[in-house]
Amino acid sequence: MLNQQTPTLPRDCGACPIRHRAVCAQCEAEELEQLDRIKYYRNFEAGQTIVWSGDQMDFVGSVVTGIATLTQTMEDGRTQMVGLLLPSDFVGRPGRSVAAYDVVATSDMVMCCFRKKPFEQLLSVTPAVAQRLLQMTLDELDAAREWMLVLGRKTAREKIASLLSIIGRRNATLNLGAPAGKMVFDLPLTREAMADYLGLTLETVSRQISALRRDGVIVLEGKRRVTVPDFDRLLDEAGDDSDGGLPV
Amino acid sequence: MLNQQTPTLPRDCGACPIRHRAVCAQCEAEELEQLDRIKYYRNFEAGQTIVWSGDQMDFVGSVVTGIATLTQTMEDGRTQMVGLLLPSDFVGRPGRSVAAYDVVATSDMVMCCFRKKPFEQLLSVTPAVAQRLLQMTLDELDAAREWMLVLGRKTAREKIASLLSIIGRRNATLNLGAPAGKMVFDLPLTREAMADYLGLTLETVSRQISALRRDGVIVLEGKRRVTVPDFDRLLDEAGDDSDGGLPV
DNA sequence: GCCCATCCTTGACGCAGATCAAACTTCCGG
DNA sequence: CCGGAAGTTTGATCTGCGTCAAGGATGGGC
Repeated sequence: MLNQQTPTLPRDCGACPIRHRAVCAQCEAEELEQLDRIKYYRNFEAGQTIVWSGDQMDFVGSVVTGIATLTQTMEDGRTQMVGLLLPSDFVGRPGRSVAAYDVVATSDMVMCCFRKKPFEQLLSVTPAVAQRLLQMTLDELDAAREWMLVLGRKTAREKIASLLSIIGRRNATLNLGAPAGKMVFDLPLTREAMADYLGLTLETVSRQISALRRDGVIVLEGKRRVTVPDFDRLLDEAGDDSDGGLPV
Repeated sequence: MLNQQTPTLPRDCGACPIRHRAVCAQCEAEELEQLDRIKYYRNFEAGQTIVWSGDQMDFVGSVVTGIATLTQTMEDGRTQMVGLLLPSDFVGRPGRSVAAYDVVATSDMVMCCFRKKPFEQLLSVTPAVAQRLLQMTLDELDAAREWMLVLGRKTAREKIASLLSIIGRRNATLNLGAPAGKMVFDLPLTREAMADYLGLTLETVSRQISALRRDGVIVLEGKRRVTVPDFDRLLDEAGDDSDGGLPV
């Protein structure tokens, strides 16, 4: 991950890669300016913990580039990932001063942070931001509920297939259009992180990935690069309706 | 469940039992009046399905009395409960016309419904409603994430203890003050519904409840009435921090 | 080049919880 | 009062995944 670039921060919202998907998506010029006034960028390195559960948290923000995870840990060390944060996803909760989860950077990251107090102030007077935040929160709630089905009722193989199809689908919508036919992407997570997401052990994750490879559902190139020859086949393995995902 | 009462509907918001906890909690008189104009009450019987996943849904609303469940079902019949709706909880999603989950009345229920279109209209011009809805959605998201830890990482015994402690805590905050010491409540769910919530089979639920009873963690009176002699002990069995729940 | 850390894979074995099966309790309708 | 349905309990057995253990790949630092 030796990244030479001194990340040139997009000081200008107009050029921001997440301008039209983040919490600021629906803002007009003047609202954007208000946000601009309370924003600042922060970089995080892969592996770095951004916030510890229980810590004071004086900012909220958006993932600009990179990937982070939201995890809960029990006293005896068992951990469960409860969210995967991708570019444009929102971090933190207005109205709460203490973090409820650990937030960890999985890759090098750039975050666009807002000081919490002014952001909350802005929320109460700027409907565009509040409405967008509501939309995004409802989407996250749907994702969490979809994940409850995965955790509660799916087999290990179905869990892996579900994770792959979610990552694949998101990649597809980001790059091209509809997910279909062949598809290639990189796994942004280690086997252990996948296990934490899926409520499995890393050994089981490894075994099931091997099994899916043996059965031709996926093709691996190294440990991380995945090719899905037939996306419908993968959805089938995930136990999902082949029409895929939630109705909108 | 032979309920004689013809439920006298609280036409008046001022006398509504959920006035200060539902989506209307932060409304002033005039906003309340706007809501009042688009609201209507509906009754449901225990066991009745309120909405089918995939159905058109032309209303949103609040649970006034009674209990409902939100469930997802896979093609082969495996089902997972993804939400438990108690009085004041919100049903439906603004901006979506098709239901994503089955909503089933677990007891006799009264719902305060709003026609969807006018409600969405109102959302965009009434910050008090939009803000309250955001708060409630964030709370639900936290609950869903707490439940992901339960589903993904807890043992059957811990799952049962977690469910009991959640129901107990909610009962306590509804009736008295802080949950502590002795506590009595009724289980609002069948063993099967508990199994669907916990990602278990109903046999395992039954066995673990018996085990908790044998070990003195709970006392049963009939199948449904539960006494918890020592709430901290129950929290301990649930694997939760004894200070209990999310920081606020 | 070699070493070491991190990540991953694979095997052997055991157990928590699923599955299959049967019987009990409660309660409502006739 | 009896019969049957719905819900619950308990037992016997099976199995998917966890646990423990060993070894293989990869890549960065020296």
